[in-house]
Amino acid sequence: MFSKACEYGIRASIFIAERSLMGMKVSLKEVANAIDSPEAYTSKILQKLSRHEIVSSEKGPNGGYLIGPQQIEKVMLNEIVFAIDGDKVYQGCGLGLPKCDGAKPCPAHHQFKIIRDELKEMLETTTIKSLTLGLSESLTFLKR
Amino acid sequence: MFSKACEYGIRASIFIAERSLMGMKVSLKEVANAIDSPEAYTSKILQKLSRHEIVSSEKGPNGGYLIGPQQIEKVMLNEIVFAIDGDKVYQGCGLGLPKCDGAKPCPAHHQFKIIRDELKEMLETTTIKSLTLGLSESLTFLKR
DNA sequence: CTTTTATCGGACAAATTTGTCCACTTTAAT
DNA sequence: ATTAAAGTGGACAAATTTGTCCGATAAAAG
Repeated sequence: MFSKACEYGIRASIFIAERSLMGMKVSLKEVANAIDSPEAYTSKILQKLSRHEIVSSEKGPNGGYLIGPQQIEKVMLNEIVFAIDGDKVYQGCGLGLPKCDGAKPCPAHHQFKIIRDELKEMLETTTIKSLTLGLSESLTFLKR
Repeated sequence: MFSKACEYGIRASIFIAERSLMGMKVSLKEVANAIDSPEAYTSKILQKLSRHEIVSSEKGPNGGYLIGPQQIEKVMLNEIVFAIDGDKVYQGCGLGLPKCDGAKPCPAHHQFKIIRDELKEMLETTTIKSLTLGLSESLTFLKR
């Protein structure tokens, strides 16, 4: 569904969000360990999220990543997906046609549109913050 | 959503099905041209579909690909997806965890499950044959 | 039975994605 | 000021996916 980079990005964001809600910053190492991802690769992904102003980063000793109080209320899943995978999730044709829309659809356009619209709706209405709730109660997990 | 190979596979199957309904066989070249895909790569994909008995192939002069009369009524989208991409579409975790289920879910498990279940339902109930209808009426297209 | 036309399948090549390494910059603490 | 601890970013490497080539195989037609 998403690229691996995007999956890491979402997991990382959820972890950072959870800690940020507790008033904590987290280091790259902590993130990579928490979500079980390669450290250097995760670094690249966090840089992207940082440039898109989804997470904030601080250099130097006691530096690390965080999501600010205003941001944490606003950041939706779709922003992370867009920052890393771009808009292909939304506009891409289910059968891979370079262009495909209601005016000149692929044979499965209608069927896929229903699914895609729901995916879009879900990504646009799900906050990162909401996904941290189960985490802190140990009802959900970021690695396994 | 699917691999490119899988997209080619679905497009090819729909094209072959349409022609088969008209009592025709089609050559590799015709398939590749109809769905605008690389010929040799398409060949690999058709071989997979052939081994999975989704399409039939005939060698020699006047050979080509077809979907038999019984098969054409039965073949569902999900069989093609499974033949090429395996079951990762169904069982894969939305956040990329190696394992993720109701007992130990990722933070977005519930949200993704809804989408995934619908995708699964759609793939399992959509016949290739049904997708050829719009094609023959030029309401839908396999390349663009 | 030979030739021609088609798919089959293995080896190879290119492109993309994923992952690693390391020198650089920033910043806090001493 | 110096040092140490962090993220930054560019170059490189590995793995996977996508795509190509070509000889082998099968079958129909002359």
